[in-house]
Amino acid sequence: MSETRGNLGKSYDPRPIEDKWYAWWLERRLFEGNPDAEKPPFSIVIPPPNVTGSLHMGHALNNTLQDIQCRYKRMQGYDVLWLPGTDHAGIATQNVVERHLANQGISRHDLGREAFVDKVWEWKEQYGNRIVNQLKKLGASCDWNRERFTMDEGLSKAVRAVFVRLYKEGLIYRGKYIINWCPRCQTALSDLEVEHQESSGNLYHVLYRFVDADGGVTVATTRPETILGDVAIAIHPRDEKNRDLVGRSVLVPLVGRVIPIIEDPMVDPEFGTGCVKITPAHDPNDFLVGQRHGLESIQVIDSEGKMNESAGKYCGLDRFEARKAVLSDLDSQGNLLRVEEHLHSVGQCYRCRTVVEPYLSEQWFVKAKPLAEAGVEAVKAGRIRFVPEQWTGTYYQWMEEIRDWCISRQLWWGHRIPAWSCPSCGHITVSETDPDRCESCGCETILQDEDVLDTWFSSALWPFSTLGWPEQTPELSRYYPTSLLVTGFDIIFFWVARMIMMGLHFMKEVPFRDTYIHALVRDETGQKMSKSKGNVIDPLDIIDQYGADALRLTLAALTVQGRDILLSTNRIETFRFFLNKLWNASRLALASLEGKTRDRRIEPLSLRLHDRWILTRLDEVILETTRDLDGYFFGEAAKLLYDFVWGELCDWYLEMAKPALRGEEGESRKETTQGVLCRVFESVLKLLHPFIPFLTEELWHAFNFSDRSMQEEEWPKPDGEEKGSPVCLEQMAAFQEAVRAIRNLRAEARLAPQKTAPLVRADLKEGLEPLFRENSDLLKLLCRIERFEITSRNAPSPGKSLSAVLPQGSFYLEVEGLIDIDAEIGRLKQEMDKLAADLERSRAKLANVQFVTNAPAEVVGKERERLQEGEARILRIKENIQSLSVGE
RNA sequence: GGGUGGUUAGUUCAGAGGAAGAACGCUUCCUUGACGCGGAAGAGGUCGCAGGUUCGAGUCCUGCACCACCCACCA
Repeated sequence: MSETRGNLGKSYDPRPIEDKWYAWWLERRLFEGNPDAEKPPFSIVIPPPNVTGSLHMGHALNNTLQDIQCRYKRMQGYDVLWLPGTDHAGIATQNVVERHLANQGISRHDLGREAFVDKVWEWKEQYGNRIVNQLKKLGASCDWNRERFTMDEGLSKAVRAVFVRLYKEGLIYRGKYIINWCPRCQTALSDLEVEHQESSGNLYHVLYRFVDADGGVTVATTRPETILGDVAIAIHPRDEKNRDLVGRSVLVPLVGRVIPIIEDPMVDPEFGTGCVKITPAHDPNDFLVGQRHGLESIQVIDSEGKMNESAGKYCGLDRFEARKAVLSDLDSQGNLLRVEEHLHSVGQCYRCRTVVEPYLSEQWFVKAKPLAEAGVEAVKAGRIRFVPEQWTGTYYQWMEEIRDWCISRQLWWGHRIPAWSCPSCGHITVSETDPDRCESCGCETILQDEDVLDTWFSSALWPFSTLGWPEQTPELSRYYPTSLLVTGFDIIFFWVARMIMMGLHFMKEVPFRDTYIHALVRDETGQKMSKSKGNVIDPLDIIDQYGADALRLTLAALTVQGRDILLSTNRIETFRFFLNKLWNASRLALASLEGKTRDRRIEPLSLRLHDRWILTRLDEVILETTRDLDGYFFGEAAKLLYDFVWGELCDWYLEMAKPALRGEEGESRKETTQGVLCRVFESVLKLLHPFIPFLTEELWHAFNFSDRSMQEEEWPKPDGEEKGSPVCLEQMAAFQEAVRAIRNLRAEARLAPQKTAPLVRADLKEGLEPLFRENSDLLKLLCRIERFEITSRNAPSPGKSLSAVLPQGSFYLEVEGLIDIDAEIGRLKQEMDKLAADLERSRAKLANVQFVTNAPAEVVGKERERLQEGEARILRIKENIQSLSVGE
């Protein structure tokens, strides 16, 4: 891998290097967990992407953050296992394959169950690896040898074991209830899989005539087609105005069925007319009312969303067609009294957006309450921590109001429910292995339940099923509980909460310690990215165009806890430019190191201010980056490194080191500077490696710091040497301020940047002389001036110099030719006025007894110093103005 | 109805008790031998509104407004 050594192109091009290094990392088996290692374990299970999936920005962010943590921990000496895999994604995958087949004019029913499932497997073998390869492009350091799939043999065994145990414990049951039904997908959905959307509809006021008298009651409904299934009218027990209706009977319009008027507390007497029609078969509330009152359930809509035989003349009509027909019939019979506009939320299938139908059917459920209680306990006890913390509340809220989880799906693709019913005695046999007879009566013609389990059922077991459970494997005991889960807030309920419940129940231990909930990636205007809006930024396009590192660094840098990410190519470019900056800084360093990059010694005696400064800053940056990564402050860490490299290392240190590196300061200075350069670059590359692994690895080998991968290197530590900090930080700041002020004067004098100014004289504050004397060569270099003189009480030469009055002293820039004295006086006066205003505030503050007595001595002292310094500065500016005026 | 987050420079966002910061954009200047994917210097903000706590408030407290999002069996 030495062919790149010392031979870097003029600008950074990610294309030739990324695949090369990824292959090398795999070859060196750097991503493999080792249960036998002496090192402490660190483990993450990947949120398994759907096999149908293609890498989108959410994945890119999610996996970048996981990869950063994994790479960081590896360098810190952990045995890291990042376990990858994919999810079979029941509905999604079945839909995709069905569409695939539909293009060839085949339906799944043409094929039959077995053949169809075979087709899905075929499809999975062919396309299911796409997202895995895309993760590799991103640089994900997963242990690919341990890749799992939710329908693997092992995981299927785990699913069965869990199902059977929960059934035996009474935590899984079967029953006929109203569930959410998608008429297009032809399956039940859990409550979570229904997305509610506000939409404007109508509230229809319909008259139900009394059986025995004129008149009737008016009922408001949004779904007139369900009138056909009405079995009662209900009012609230304490509804005085409708009180006397109770016990009377009315006729259901259009069908003429006689139904009673009953009382039930579910009715809100304030809403509509206070009278509610009860349709137990088509409304979850009405279903409960029906149960309480022993009412019949009349189903009028079938599984495809069409009206059935019970709907009489409307039979065969689609539910929305039927609504129109019913309305027009009601209207012509004089039963439609009023139509009101009404805003309400309509449930849609999260996969296909079809309006969900409340549907009465036999399904399997998990009794959630007892599991949820343990889940709440674990978080309250601090055994699991949400980061950012705010999500804890969201989690509690849902867990405390949790309802039973409908886990059966009328699909073919998924884990088939391990329950067999007996046609002779009706008993249900639930078993981990396929039984050959009814466990109750011994009948041998038992039939397996047709349904499969909700995809999320197997995902809920992911942290332990992937590690080998129910077998007691070394992996399971070493890596469970996992260290960290990184995921999006949108699946806290779907996945995180359920993993916690299942983990606690089956492992008696939480599935992970820290749960980092990351942001949603939106477009630059804050819109959610979606194909239909056409605002999607495809991570693969970005990787092609800018490289994986640029994408990773951008996502990490924009990751601030508690806020969404607004992504644009513009932002990616910014970070891409940074990579180029790092690349070029490395080229400079490399050219200056003369190939000697290992075992560099730094001679403390020949360190200059800027050397001590950059080494001190480096130590600070090392500590802060470590702290940030430990606390999952990705954005802070990335920005810190960005600023350090660009704003301190490149803009100041490298410029100041150039003369020494060229040998202009003698041999020992050259060697020492080279040593400093090595230390700084070595550390910076390490600190950046988790964020931008490809580029740093390339540079690492170009520098020839070692033959190993950066993943095998140690995370940097402060070197602990006394470098004169924090004095050197203060001195450097004073020096930088002077340089900026002089450069500012140059700009003021309209001196072209490349032009050398003849002379700067400085009248320095006491004690600062040595600093400026020792660094005058660098000051001259950075300010492009010919001579730098330190003199005392040095008034400006009238008409020939511009002055900058700083706390550390006055600096006079002499210019060729005369300056515009009026303009210069004006500028100085303006500066003085601003200073005077500030001083006024300081004086007022210090005159305030409350402030002086109550504020910490340190703050008061600082204020006094500020005032003193300011007063001195004003005096000097005044002198300058005066001498300019005299000269006039 | 319940809950969460946000409101700081033109834009996107940091900052969480001691004199307002960054990036992008904007203005002026510069092909200096790492980098024009660069360098230097600038302009730009009563930190959503109203109260309060404090010697001192983007920063803490209480209201309010507006913008997002989540949850809920809103006929």
